[in-house]
Amino acid sequence: MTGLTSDFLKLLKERGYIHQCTDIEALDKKTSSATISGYIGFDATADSLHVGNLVGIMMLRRLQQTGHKPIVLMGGGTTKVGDPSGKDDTRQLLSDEQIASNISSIKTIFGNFLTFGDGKQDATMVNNADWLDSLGYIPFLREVGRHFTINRMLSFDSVKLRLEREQPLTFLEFNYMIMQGYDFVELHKRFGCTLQMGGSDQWGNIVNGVELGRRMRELELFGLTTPLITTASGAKMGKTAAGAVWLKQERLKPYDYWQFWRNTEDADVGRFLKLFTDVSLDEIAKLEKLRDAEINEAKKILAFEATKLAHGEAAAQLAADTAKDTFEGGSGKGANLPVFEFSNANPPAVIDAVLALGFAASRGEAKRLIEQGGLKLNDQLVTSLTATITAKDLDQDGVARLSAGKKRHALAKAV
RNA sequence: GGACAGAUGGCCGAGCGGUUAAUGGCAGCAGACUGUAAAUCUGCCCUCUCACGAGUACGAAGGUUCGAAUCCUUCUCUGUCCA
Repeated sequence: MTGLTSDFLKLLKERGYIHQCTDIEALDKKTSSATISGYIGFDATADSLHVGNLVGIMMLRRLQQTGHKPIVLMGGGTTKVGDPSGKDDTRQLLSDEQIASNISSIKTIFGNFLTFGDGKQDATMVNNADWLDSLGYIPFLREVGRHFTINRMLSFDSVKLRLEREQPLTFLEFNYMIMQGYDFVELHKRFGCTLQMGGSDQWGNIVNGVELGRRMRELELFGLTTPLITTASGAKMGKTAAGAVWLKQERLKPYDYWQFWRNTEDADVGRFLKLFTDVSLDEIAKLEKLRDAEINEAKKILAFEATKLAHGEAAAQLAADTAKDTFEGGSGKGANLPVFEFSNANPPAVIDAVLALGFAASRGEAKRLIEQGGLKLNDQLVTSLTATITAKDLDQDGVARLSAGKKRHALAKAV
């Protein structure tokens, strides 16, 4: 794997994106001499993508940065089938309307990461429902199905795991890998696309597409996967207090997104800066060297740059300002914090505010929070379960600060 | 169509007539320690109640019993094997 010459692969290698490649020398040669187009497929199972998809999005960005054409493939068709990779259970099937609305919602995410247009290196977005929906079963079986042997399909991890664990694998899902393989051939036909990228769990599916291209049309296609990104302590990346780390602000506010990155483990800072920001490698090398409390500065840069990519610079700045205000001595009442509004006429119980803000899921939980000394009103420990927010808790703007634990803060505002 | 096995709280997984709101692990929350990190330690972790207590809950519906997640019947779903 040494001696890469293409800008694209050199960049990927330096920044830690490469896990496996079907033929890296040949791909290197190709990407050094010509402009290629490469794609990644995205499921439409939710109305937003999350941090787990971010490596893929960034790879497309890198592709474009080094002069090639990225294609975003929305899995409108394949989502109807359901990818069995890495799952124990059959996914619940989504309705067509649901899928369509998910896709239109997901689309907006990419605008921040890629430049779309009609130019040679502009990004394109396509939906595989465009060709999968209208496939004829028999012709498809004859043209595509003949190139897959059951023997080989059974050997793929996604299938093997299910069988070994004695979990059901439906015929529908079994077809997923064929669909995905076919996507690659179709994208080659439409756009001359020669590269499919994805997470390491997609290796089997990707190889299938490469093979299918060779068998059907004698195409030279390439597959490239990224390693599964985990935190230094081994956990899967992308879980936070509130659940998955979504890329759409309707699902996760920019401030919380910023916080997610701010709370990165020390040992991950350098790796994440390389993967998820455009900060130069020289700069990253310096930041990585910081130790103890100083590495917090590197985390702030990571948080800012990552948030800037997902939500824009203004939102990133606002998040950074709010964090500074909240954690580094300031009014503690940054504009980006969640707000609980109440009428001045009847002061609310603190517990109700806690519930409304989502700091606790039930009254019992809210009480436990108080009992365990985890709730503060204007930095004063709340000791009574029946405490209310009164006029004297409010500042001149009619605002009080409510904190659950050390990290979750919100404002209560009289209106 | 037949035989067998299984379905338990967010997940994994014990329990197999009362002492079971249900051992344990993971995840989560809070506290301590810190640097808004990791690791570690402590507490919490179905809902309502200040509390006593009450209400739900062990795939679904019935039944046996003073009493069932635990026994019986039917059904649903899943797996394995046989046709």
